[in-house]
Amino acid sequence: MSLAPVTNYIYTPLSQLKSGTIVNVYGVVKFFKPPYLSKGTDYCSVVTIVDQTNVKLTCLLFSGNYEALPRIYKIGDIVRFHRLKIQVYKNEPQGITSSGFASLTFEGTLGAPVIPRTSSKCFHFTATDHKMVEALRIWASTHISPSSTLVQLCNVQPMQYFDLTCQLLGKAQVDGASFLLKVWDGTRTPFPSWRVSIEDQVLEGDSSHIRRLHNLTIDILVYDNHVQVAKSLKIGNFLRIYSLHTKLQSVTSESQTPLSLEFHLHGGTSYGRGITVLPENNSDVDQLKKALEAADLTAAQHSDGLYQTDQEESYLTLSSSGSVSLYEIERCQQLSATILTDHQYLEKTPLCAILKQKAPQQYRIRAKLRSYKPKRIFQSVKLYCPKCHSLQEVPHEDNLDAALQDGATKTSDTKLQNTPLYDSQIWTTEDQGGRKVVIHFVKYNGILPLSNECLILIEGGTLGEISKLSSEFHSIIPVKSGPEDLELLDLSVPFLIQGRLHHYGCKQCSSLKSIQNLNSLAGQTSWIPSSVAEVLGIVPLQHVFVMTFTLDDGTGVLEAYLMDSDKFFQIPASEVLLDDDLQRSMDLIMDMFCPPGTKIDAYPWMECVIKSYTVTNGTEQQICYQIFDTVVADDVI
DNA sequence: GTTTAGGATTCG
Repeated sequence: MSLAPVTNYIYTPLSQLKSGTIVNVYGVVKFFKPPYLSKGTDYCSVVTIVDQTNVKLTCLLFSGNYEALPRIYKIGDIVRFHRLKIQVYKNEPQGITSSGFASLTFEGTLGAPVIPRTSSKCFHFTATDHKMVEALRIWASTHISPSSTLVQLCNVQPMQYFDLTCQLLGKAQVDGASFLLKVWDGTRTPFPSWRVSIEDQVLEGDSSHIRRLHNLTIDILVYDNHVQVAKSLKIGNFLRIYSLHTKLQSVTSESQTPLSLEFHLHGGTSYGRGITVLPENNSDVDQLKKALEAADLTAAQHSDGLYQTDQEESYLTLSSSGSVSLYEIERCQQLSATILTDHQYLEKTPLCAILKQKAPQQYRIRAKLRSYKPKRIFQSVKLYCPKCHSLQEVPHEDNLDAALQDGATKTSDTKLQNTPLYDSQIWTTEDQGGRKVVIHFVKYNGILPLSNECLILIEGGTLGEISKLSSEFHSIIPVKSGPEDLELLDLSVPFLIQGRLHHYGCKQCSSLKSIQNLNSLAGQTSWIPSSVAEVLGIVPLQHVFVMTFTLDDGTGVLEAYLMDSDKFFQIPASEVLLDDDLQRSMDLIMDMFCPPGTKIDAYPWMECVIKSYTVTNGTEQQICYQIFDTVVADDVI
């Protein structure tokens, strides 16, 4: 440091970069590819940084010297780049190494010591730099979400990409395009690792140690460009493997076959895929070493015969009945995008086991939503009769208007007007051939209530007129004059309108009673749809979402249907068609389950309770599944 | 003094 020239370095905020300039910048690492050998002559590392201006900059860093590239180990690390050239790519500023490029890297954790990682023999570092790092740490703590991809082996799930911090125990050439790494992190996977078959002689490493650690080790196959890196690794190295992919090994349907987990480091550098050796003084390595020591001790006890062996290990195995013990997964539970409102006592069952069983049964499952139908929310809203279980479409506005017009052709009977129950008023339209609309205002104890508490019965109104009135009056019931009394219209129109809500009744299950029965409710403070329905002999229909979910947990795929009025999405099906905001919320929830433009591995898990039942279709019997007692978790809405 | 790559998962 003594040789450093007394220069005052200026750091340019990322929002003020100009093309063609060479600048010094500070930033928090938002994305990075660990250095890898490019197709040219240099090593390459792609790093995206962000600073307090909330502007991102993607930098292409090249160097013939691996060590000269920044030593970034995880998202959230803080970097300082000197002599970064700014150019424009795809209309966006882009950083690229220029002559004399140099970097420092710091841990991003608040409170961690501010120690620069660098290969530079001599660098300028002052109290101002110290403050820059601390300010970025504070800013990042509230603006950058901590890396969620660092996962311990006990927490891995099938179909996942994650970053693993581990120690190398063994390595072996498999073939030209793939290479085997045997690693451990001191914790045990919920499913046993697959075992890649190799010739004994080609394994480099302490095979007796590996044998003793047994199911604490996993087999990783690395491919293509990663093979060269893997070959160069030393046994005992502490590694971080980025974007490691898990896959559940295909089940051969044989009972007692343990489901095992495959680990692949696919070829390429997408998403920062790669391997780096972590230095011994890395804080994550400290933690790892402690976990390894503790686990090594326990493993030694196992090998003494104090504990025994494969059969007693609590891995997921399919028993002869097809049911499954999953408490290891339970223990390693990750957060789910849905939660159960009941049945938490149920053990989880993999879909492959459910698909082999008879109905009816109930299961707790954990799966991802591969796809769903219908795609448009409005297509999923139906009317459901809880009594006869029939489903019907929600009448379209045009049909509704026509049905109301039909009801309006009868002339109002004057002797049914102005009764003890209601006061009546006749409106005559001027420009529609003297069409008459009669409104009956229902009284309370002989007195007319305020309009916003008032129920009106309407004869001969159009949908437009009713909609207007519904914003003024508490409730509206469309009626017609009958031989002795006012009567409800046909149940193809709503029996009650409150604001924008239309309440329908079941044609099959209702047996209409006299309008006069409203008298028994006239003392109540408000007109409750279920009470109105009851006194009028109507079985009310529920607005429900009806959807088919294709669920996938990596062991199997199952179609389950969801019928829900307002619990699952916590959005009322009766209002969603009337409210753009609610429709947007629905779309957001579905996009959360199935994020557009991503693959199923990135989808969130859902925990659900489903029941199976048998449907007979002619001579065919089919088992169907329905989701129940499950809701979208509050924190994801 | 040029090129590399230019974030955006999978053959295995």
